Amino acid sequence: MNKSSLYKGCLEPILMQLLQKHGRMYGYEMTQKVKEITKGELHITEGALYPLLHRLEAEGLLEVETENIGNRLRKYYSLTKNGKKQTTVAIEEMKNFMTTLQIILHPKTI
Amino acid sequence: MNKSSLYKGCLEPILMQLLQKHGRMYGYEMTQKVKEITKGELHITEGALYPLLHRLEAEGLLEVETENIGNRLRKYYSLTKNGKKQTTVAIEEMKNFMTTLQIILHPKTI
DNA sequence: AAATTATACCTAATTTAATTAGGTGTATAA
DNA sequence: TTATACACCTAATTAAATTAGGTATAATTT
Repeated sequence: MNKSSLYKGCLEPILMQLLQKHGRMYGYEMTQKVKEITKGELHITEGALYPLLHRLEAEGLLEVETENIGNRLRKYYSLTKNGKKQTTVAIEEMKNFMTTLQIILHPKTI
Repeated sequence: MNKSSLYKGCLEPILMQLLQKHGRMYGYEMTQKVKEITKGELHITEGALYPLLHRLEAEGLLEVETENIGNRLRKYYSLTKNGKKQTTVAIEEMKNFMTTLQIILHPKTI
């Protein structure tokens, strides 16, 4: 992902939010899109990405369609019905998490 | 820390920020203070806390003073000069991290 | 034409940072 | 007197990344 370890544990909700907003995407596309929208700040490594996509598919949160583009393989992922439900939960948790970090960063009184 | 894994990698900057703002604290006190200011949202486990304090001390970012309160032991930690410098860096990284998460959560266009 | 870079997938070994589940012992409250 | 709070600690395990490879095609650069 990125030199710091802060993003550890965040990749799953980030990918789900990405798929929620963008719809159907393939793995490589996700890495490029995230790099683009975060202005290079967030670099998703493929070693983290692909195993996670496989896990989310196995858990029934993602479904996959394989396509041949020219002679190249692409595996398009999209959220299942349950995946969408879980994304809502994950985003809610992310927001709570960020609120808590805000409290730590900007404490009124300690 | 907390049921979700979102906080993974955040404990170190959180503790350093806490010591920066509050000054000298002992371990148990840190767990209680964080629980209090985050309204119970963030629970630092002792299994994560103590090894981290020892590591930061070994790295020269924290210094420790042991005191006897009644018959009980307390180990007060505070930031060293270098620890304060590193805290500034860590907080800056935390803010960048949060900005990036904001971009993911509230994308203008994807 | 050849070499490099970009696209597109993948995995195994290792590292890091937590959780879980214990342990020691004192002081206070039910 | 029994449980809870205080206050420290560690070892084993788990989770989630990084690092460092691998395969192969397409496009670009030298």
